[in-house]
Amino acid sequence: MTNSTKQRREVILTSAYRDGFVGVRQLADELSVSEATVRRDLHGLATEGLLQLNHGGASVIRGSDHSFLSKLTQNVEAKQTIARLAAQLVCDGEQLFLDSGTTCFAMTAFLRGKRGLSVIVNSIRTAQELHAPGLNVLILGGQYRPERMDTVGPMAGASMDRLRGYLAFVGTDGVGMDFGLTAIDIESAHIFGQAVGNARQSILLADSSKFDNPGLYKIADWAAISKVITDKRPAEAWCGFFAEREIELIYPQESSLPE
Amino acid sequence: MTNSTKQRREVILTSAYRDGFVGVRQLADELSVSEATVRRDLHGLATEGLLQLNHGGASVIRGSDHSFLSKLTQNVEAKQTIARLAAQLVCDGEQLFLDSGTTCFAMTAFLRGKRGLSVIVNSIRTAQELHAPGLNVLILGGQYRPERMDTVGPMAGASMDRLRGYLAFVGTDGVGMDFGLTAIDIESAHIFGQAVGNARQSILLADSSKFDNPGLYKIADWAAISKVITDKRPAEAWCGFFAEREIELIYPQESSLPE
DNA sequence: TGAATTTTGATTGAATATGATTTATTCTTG
DNA sequence: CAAGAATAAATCATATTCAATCAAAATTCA
Repeated sequence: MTNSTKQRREVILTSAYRDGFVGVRQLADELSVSEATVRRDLHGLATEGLLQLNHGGASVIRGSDHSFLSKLTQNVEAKQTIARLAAQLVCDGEQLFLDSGTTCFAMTAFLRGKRGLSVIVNSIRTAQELHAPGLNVLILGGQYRPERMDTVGPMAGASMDRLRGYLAFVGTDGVGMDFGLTAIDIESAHIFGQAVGNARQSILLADSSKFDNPGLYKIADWAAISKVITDKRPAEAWCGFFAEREIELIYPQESSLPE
Repeated sequence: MTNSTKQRREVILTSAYRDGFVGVRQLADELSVSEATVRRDLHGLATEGLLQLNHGGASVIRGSDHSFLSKLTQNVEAKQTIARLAAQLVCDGEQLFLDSGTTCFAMTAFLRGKRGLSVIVNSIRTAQELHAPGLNVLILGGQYRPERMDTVGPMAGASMDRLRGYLAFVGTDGVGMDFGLTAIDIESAHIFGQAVGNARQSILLADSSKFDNPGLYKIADWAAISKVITDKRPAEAWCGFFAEREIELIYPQESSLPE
């Protein structure tokens, strides 16, 4: 009946999305294959990000996304440091844009205390985290990407185009002196580029590992950036580069104690 | 039946959100596992921040998105019935709009199996639940309302105005013969009214308790509605009313066995 | 056809989940 | 407040489930 791997996995996915959960035992029975094979299938589907493995089977990925949470725990200190510095630039009553990356996500904790903010986001996660009294959250519409919990595409772009005069905070997957700031996926690059283009002022958040490691897709040119926040003083070449372009470079003072 | 940890915990969460509190003894009994296992489950859910432990059981955490979840467990059977009938009207490859109510939310389970759907939503919850292969979800941007987990306002309206030719499914807080369909809050009424106005065809989902109990804000006139789905045959007056207006009335056949 | 590659199923030791038992804690009631 | 009851945590033995390995079977490709 279902003799090829592909067909079998198709059946598994269908079951999984219908019921929310599939068991190894039942699948092995239904498909007339060994449990070992089912496990291999589930493992394969899990590494493709289509299912989440559990004891006894696998389930569809819902809300609390694991890839996001795992990224969230990389470079935690650097992100926290940057996020705190970034939040200090925000006054009460301001309008902001936050991108869907984890560095901007880290800012949410520091922003909840502010008054009368309007925050534009394309990340569902960030939106939910920003829930606080006196805080107005605007989600950009568009194509929903469950694995990233954000919205992208032309509809997001059209929404973005109706907004101006905000302060944009964008992270990046890497920056190069010649190529500007970049992202790994083209959808994000496009929407963030637009966000930067329409902003009153754009601030780049980049931890030290991002320098000289450009990604594939360009977000924006350096000309669009007015400030860069990072976790420690970058190499001299970069300091000079920023000075030349009158980009303000912000990093923690040596004297400030790590809390 | 529920043999895996994951499934069991899901059942526990559902119970918890329905009743506000779950007891160790009852759960052990219902799930046919030892109390030790139930305790481990509750402990696990508590460390994930999903429940709060008490003596004798656990309760839902205060201040979470409780309003949505508690509504979700009202009239469950009626909603399931309606949702199933509604999903049967949807063919593969169709474009839909689903409102942010719980009845439309109930449709998600029946829609995940379909192929090539594009679904427009203004509910984050519904969007997340619609995650399935070959399913394209479009979120309307706009003001984010954390307690309802949806987006409303002019930006949502503007996004809505760029979309046509879809099949709209809308719930309601109540309907009256003279006043049409209504909602309790004005924001929802506005966006759903727009959704109905731009739709190729609009289908009203209303359980029997909604008839003759209009809310404050009008969503749309009866003229905009082409089908009404409910859980049982309404009063004769309503049947006549719909017949007169050539609105197709759909409810479960008496002969169909409850599964 | 025959060799190379992939897929599968069985086996094994390791990891995890479960239930019974015991010990500690918290709640109730007088 | 103290005694008793009820509930929770800790411990351990048992049962499942998992990942790794390897040989057999199926598939592919020349």
